[in-house]
Amino acid sequence: MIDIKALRDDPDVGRHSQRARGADETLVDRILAADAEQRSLLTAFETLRAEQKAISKSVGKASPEDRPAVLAQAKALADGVKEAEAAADAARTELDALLWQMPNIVVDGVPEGGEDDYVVLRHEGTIRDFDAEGFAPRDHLEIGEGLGGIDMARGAKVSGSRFHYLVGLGARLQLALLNAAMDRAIAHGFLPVITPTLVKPEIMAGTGFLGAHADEIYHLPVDDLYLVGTSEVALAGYHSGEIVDLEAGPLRYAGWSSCFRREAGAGGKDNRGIVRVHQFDKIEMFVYTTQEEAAAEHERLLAWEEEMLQIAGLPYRVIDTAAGDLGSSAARKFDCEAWVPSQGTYREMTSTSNCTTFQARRLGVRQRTQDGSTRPVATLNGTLATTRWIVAILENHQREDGSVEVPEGLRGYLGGLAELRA
RNA sequence: GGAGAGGUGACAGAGCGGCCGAAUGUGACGGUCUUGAAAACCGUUGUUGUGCAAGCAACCAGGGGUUCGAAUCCCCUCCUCUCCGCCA
Repeated sequence: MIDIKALRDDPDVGRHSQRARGADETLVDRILAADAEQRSLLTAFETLRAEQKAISKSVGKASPEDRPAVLAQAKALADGVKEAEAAADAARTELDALLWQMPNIVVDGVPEGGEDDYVVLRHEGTIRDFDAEGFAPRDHLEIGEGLGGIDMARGAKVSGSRFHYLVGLGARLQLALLNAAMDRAIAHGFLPVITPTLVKPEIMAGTGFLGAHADEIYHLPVDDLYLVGTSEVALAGYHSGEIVDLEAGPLRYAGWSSCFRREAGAGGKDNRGIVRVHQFDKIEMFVYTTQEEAAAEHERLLAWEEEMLQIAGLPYRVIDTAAGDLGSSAARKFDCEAWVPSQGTYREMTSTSNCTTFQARRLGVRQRTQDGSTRPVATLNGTLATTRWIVAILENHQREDGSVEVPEGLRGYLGGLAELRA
């Protein structure tokens, strides 16, 4: 939810943001019109209501002979009050509907445009030259199957396409990766949390996932619950409706959960292997901080993501995502993309978003300020490790004979194992 | 799943259909006292919307209803606790 007061004061900021996203600019003006309508109807109702309350109060004090007259007067007002209230409620509902459609205001400096208009901030690490080494890199599935670590066929048999089993070394590699990520998070002051993976509609809506990409989300109609696509959802909901204390610094949580995505729009993309699956596991950083600190915290989250990529020994690049490719709740987003040799391209491994006050407004997360008043906090999230990393790790560290060298930073999490070999 | 009890402000805990946004206690904050602290005493202490402001309005789990008027009466839903059953 954007700040309606700020929009009233300076609608152009909203219009600019919409334009940068390639979204509908007229939404801003429709919101302002609905806002003006709502406030005028609310004032009308409140005035009538105050009058009614005054008269109602006098009923009890009226003398027996006056009472019938006062009662009649009060009765006459009741219908009008109800009508005015209904009108004000309807206007509020309409305004809310429009407000909930409005995505977050993008931060100044975010590149304009769509998916392909990202800006590459830098490259890190060295890409292996397989030609020079004298062999063609296998793709992650071939390596994984060779190790007995990934089983797509049985995943499909049991659950359908885009489901997989991680077995033996595959399972151990994922656990190693996630444990390493959690340990780093703890070292940086995050509180580890294992979250629910089913959440209520208002929580899912509050995080901004039920907008344009609602068809990505699994819904269980019998119980009206949603399967989370990331523990960000459960961690954003954790303090919903609360006034949190940020006096001692930001609240940093590291969530561990399975994540579920319908991949409805994926078409025939990434059909092979575990690059894009319906269910995977992830360690996610989630931070509640002040509006002033949000941008600096965003940089820190990015740095911690990069630390993990270095532990996994992956060459990667960092991109500043274009406005049109931001989720509805993000004001800015950095992705780290690791090199995937078999594809000859970079693929997203981490994504960190600064949601400013957008989610906090929707979920009612506020802080107490020095002067005793309250105001929305800022929320941020970022990936520390996911199942997909296995793709990059297997491919970048493969050897000609099909074995895989374990990056040094992960060996301790694999019982000291230096290589994966069938 | 069955039976019962209950959900009120940061917490504990009152609350006859109108004088209840809500007693009282604790906590927190400010002050008096004190060399300092404790104790004692005095005062302050919910959120939101709207309005230039005074103010007005809303909120007592959530949603409907009755009434001139609902924290208080009725209905539905959710959650918590106790007991029983069932199943990991």
